[in-house]
Amino acid sequence: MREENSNWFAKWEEELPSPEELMPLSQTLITPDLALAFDIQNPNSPLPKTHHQQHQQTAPPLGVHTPSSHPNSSAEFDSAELGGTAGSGGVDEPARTLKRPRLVWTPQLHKRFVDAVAHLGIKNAVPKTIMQLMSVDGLTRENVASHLQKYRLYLKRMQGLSNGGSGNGNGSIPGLSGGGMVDTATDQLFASSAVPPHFLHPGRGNSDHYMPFVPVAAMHHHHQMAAVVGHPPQLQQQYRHFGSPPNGQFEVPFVSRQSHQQVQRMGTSVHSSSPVVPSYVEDLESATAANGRKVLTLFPAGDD
DNA sequence: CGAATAATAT
DNA sequence: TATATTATTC
Repeated sequence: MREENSNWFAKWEEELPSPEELMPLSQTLITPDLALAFDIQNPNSPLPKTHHQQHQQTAPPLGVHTPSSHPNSSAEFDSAELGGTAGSGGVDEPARTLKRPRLVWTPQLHKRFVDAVAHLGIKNAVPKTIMQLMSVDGLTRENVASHLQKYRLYLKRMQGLSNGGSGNGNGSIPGLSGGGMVDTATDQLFASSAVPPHFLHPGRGNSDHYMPFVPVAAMHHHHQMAAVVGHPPQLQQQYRHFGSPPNGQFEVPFVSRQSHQQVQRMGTSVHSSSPVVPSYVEDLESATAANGRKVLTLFPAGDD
């Protein structure tokens, strides 16, 4: 549970140093090359143009622990960079058998997700489209599909709750509740981002064309966000704050690479409303309903 | 694509 | 241990 408690968010916000508050979106990034490497079966040196990556040693077959979701610690630099020779013999095992680490859905990432869904509309909000719209590097359709499933469940629950309300909403969900969990655990992520009202009543005379998005194609700065993973086959960490390098050896795994995402045809002739947009601006970070304390910078007027 | 189930992380 | 979150499978 990366949710620790119900105050994870509060802590998170408090922990957020000044600089961090300004870059909520470009905080987690993964090396796309690696992601690509996973898919392709060429563990040798599939990286044609190796970026100045940090020390990336062969990833261990397993044993990858949690990334570093320590909302408490200020500087949690996982020094455990898995020693090259990890004490044991097996040093560099082929990239095969390696799996992508679990994706971490940060509030920002989720916000983007919600925005994308809202933008497309519930009807057209399918994993593929959402993924393409998000333009998040490293994000796969499966990732979105999985999250979408949970998100839909969340919406459904909310619907049922505000609806008749008689009885209970969790009791009808098998395998989900699993015990005592009403709204103080699973919905934390979802709670961080407001859900468009339209989502709750799809069977209404509402058109799905709500767009909180800001397709500023003219924007000169566009930060690309990448999916954050725990420990990639090679090496990757989620550095949240980088204020004081332990040894001046800190490297922000930023990936400003836009990647060449090609648009694929949708299997079904969906609609022709949104011709698709290449990328969007930073997500509009807003205050949290629970806290509602600070309205982060919507637009980094500054620039990159 | 969508839901169920498995695996995994905390 | 139980619970939560994500991945994988059907």
